Amino acid sequence: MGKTTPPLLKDDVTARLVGAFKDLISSGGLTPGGRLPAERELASSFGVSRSSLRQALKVLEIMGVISQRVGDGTYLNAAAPTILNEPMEFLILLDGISFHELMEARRIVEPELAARAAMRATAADVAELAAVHSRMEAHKADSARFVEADLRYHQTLFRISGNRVCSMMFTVVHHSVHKLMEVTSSLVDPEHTLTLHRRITAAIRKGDAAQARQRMIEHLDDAAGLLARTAAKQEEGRLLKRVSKLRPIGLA
Amino acid sequence: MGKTTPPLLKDDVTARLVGAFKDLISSGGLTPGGRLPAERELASSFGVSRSSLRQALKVLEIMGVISQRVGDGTYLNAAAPTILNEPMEFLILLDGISFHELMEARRIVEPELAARAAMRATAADVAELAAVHSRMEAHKADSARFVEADLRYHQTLFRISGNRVCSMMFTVVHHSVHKLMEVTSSLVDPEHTLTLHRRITAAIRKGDAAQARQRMIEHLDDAAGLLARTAAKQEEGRLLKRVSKLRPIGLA
DNA sequence: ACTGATGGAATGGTACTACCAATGAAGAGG
DNA sequence: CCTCTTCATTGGTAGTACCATTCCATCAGT
Repeated sequence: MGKTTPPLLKDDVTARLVGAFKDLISSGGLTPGGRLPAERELASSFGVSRSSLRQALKVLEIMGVISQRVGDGTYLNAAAPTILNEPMEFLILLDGISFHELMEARRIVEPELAARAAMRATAADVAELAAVHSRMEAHKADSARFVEADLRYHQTLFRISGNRVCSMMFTVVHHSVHKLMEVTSSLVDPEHTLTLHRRITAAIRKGDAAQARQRMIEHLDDAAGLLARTAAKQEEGRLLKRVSKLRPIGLA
Repeated sequence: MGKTTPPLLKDDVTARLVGAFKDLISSGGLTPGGRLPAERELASSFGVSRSSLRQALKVLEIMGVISQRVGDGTYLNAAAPTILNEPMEFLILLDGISFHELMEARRIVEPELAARAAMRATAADVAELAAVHSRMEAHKADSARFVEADLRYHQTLFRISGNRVCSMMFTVVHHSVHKLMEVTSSLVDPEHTLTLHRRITAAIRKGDAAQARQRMIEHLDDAAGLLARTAAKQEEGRLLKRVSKLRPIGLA
């Protein structure tokens, strides 16, 4: 049928409130870091109940747009590097995204980002990458800290590449990858990883985009291969395992 | 100070509930398309008030994870292609992402996706791309429908590329780009756009990855150039303008 | 036996109230 | 000037009430 759902004006109050906040941010009525009026006051300003307003605020808080502190107030966050984390986790769950597919996405994008980084990197940028190398070197024995430093290396490279959209998107991918890795993280070879990173950094220092791209490909293929081998023996099924602190329920 | 915020176990009830639903989906307790218990029932199962539960459900609903219908019930969505839309809009607003930066991200990733599509495309895939060409051809005069068909072309290409992570991420980028474009969309040359699309499709049909990559680059550079020229005369400032249906407020 | 109307039960949507715990700022005391 | 106390403010949670919508079983009419 030609049932082209109308402009869909029938959003509930919560959805309209979220849109209203979007407008306020867009128009400059709300400045990052700025403080929002109290909930009771906001509710009456919007002409809605505090219940409805709180639903909207909760959405924004969990997304990472705002921060609420009891006894203090509600503040608009400056930047929101974690804003895509929660949605990404649900995306992975609902669409059954596999570890392999996440690594494949990295394989598609990160080589190009490495190439761009090679073209744009300043001396200070290279120094920053070297500093991360040192940190990885220092935490070679501590698996958790090493993985954290590894993540930092890629994030730094993202920043140098100059595109915040790709940077943030793939920071989220890394975040998800590492959540899935938790178990297997102890199996990576720090020395080997560090060597590959240093090769990438060397290419960037030289400003050799093609070489940086190629070496990133090698690094990712290497990492994907290792993780695939170790993960193969574990069931591929349930991802993002978590422990709930709430009373478990059955859901008849 | 060494004030390394503890594991941060102090999530409020809403955040824990969101996590609990994540667990339920992860463990298979909730199946996509499945129906959730009534709010009043769920609240008592979790041992929380309906107010708190509703906050969590609203978060999931606005993210696109679930759908709530009055008089009916709450259902878990099968896939969530729009799950990243809202967060992305806030990301653009809070970090001041420019139109240029969004197009640059496309320029980084889409050529590689086109190359992958060329390597993987089946006869049916090519036929689907051709069908989109026809639709674009048919709506050459209708700017809105043409842009919609254009979006469909790229989405189809994403699907063919075989990586859902990149596919969904850049579907969101397209979504944001088109929201910012609304004004300038009437300035694109349908005939020219169609020609460039056909060139890409031809390369994919031949299975020539390098050529597909190159022609996507040409297409995006062309589009970015056009849009940059037309957008230059408009102020770069306020993005994602919207009209609120709520009583406007001032925020002292 | 089939169809259509109707009424009730269940469900999500909104509003309102009450109370708690945490916070921060103003004031009292040293 | 510093420290402790006090208290108003703020977000967090619970609970209740009522509404509009939807679904479904029942019933009447054909």
